Amino acid sequence: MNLGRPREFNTEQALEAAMQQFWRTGYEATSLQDLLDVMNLSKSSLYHTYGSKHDLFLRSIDFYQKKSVSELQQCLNDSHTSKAFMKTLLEDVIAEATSKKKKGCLLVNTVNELSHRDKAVSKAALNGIDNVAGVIKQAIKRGKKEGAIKSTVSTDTLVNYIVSNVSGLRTMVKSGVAKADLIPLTNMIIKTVY
Amino acid sequence: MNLGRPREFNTEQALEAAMQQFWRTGYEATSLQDLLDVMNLSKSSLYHTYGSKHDLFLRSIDFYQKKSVSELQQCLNDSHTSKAFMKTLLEDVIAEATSKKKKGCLLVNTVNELSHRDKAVSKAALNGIDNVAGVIKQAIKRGKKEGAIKSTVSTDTLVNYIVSNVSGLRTMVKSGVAKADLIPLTNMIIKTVY
DNA sequence: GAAAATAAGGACCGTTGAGTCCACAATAGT
DNA sequence: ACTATTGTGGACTCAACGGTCCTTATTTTC
Repeated sequence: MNLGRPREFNTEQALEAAMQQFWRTGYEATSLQDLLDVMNLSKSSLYHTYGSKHDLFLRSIDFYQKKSVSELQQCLNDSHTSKAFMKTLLEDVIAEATSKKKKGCLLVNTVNELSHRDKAVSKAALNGIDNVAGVIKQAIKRGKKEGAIKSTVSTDTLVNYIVSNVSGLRTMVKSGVAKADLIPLTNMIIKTVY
Repeated sequence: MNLGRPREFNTEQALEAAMQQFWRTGYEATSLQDLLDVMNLSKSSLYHTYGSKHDLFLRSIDFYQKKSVSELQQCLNDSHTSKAFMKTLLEDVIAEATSKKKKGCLLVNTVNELSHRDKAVSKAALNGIDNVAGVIKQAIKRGKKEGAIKSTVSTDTLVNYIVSNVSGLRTMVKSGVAKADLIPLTNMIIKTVY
């Protein structure tokens, strides 16, 4: 096998670069030229390898989702307690406040930009959010098992509470709220669950 | 004064129509043609009256902001207690879950779409969010005065908590989470403050 | 080394975007 | 009635967009 001229680029690497660009500037605002620049390949190679801008976006979402879920799962596995994991999670979210580029979460950004008019894309993003929520659910369950969560609120509601608050925090960060103002907020969120 | 040919349209009415369109489909995804259709005027009239698409967007944000703040203020004034106001606020947010068009909040949408590359726009949106937060702050202060808020958390943090949760809820709604799943969430949020 | 197969470069295409401009229409003041 | 002033309609411009396609380059198989 492996006939013909070999590729001059790494497909995974180029996909990651595309994902980063979409993450930074969204779908519509990212031009094909932007993608070619960061991926470092020619138009024909892009179309030959990935099909279209739309297809490439779908693959970028999947790439991001897989990476996020696996990192989150790793973090949960490495955490000594459910509470410690949740603290890390929230801290990571607001850490972005001090960075110059506030990209937020690609999945949430995508829902916000395209949910109303692109079914395939929103399905992919929603699927990603579900997978992320799956890890949060594990963390909540573990917290209940550890006896750290005294709240009588159902696991699913607590999961929604965390997901909602993470989204909210991300928006606050994007709005430019200072990290110093967000820290008491994360403390409060933790306290309402644990 | 009032020389020359009179306008054939109402500037406020047309502005509101433009705002509704931007609210529905965002800035980039709204074409000039879309605007002309809903505003019911010709291209030259639009440019003559409002300057450009960008200017029109800025004015739409301001229109939305003023309207939202005044409605919210009215709602607070009409509420018997701080808690009742907050309940209404959260209920209104998740009411959208049953509607077909999930528009979210124009200010939050705008921050998400353009904060990274349009300073004038993001400044206008941020200003609007600040004004909304101002009403929330009144409500929190009133809650403390009424003795309804036992939490020792600072007023500003509580305001951020509400703003963050409203943003988060809006994202959940846009993601398609069912209203039935959001109701226990709003109950929990209320309980953590009052 | 010829043929088959695949990759890359870049000219090209049709569409659509925002924005301009000019001719014409309708009003107010004199 | 005439003129100055403002509004409107629509043809037009120009740039950018995503996407196609043809030529050329590079590899493997036989």
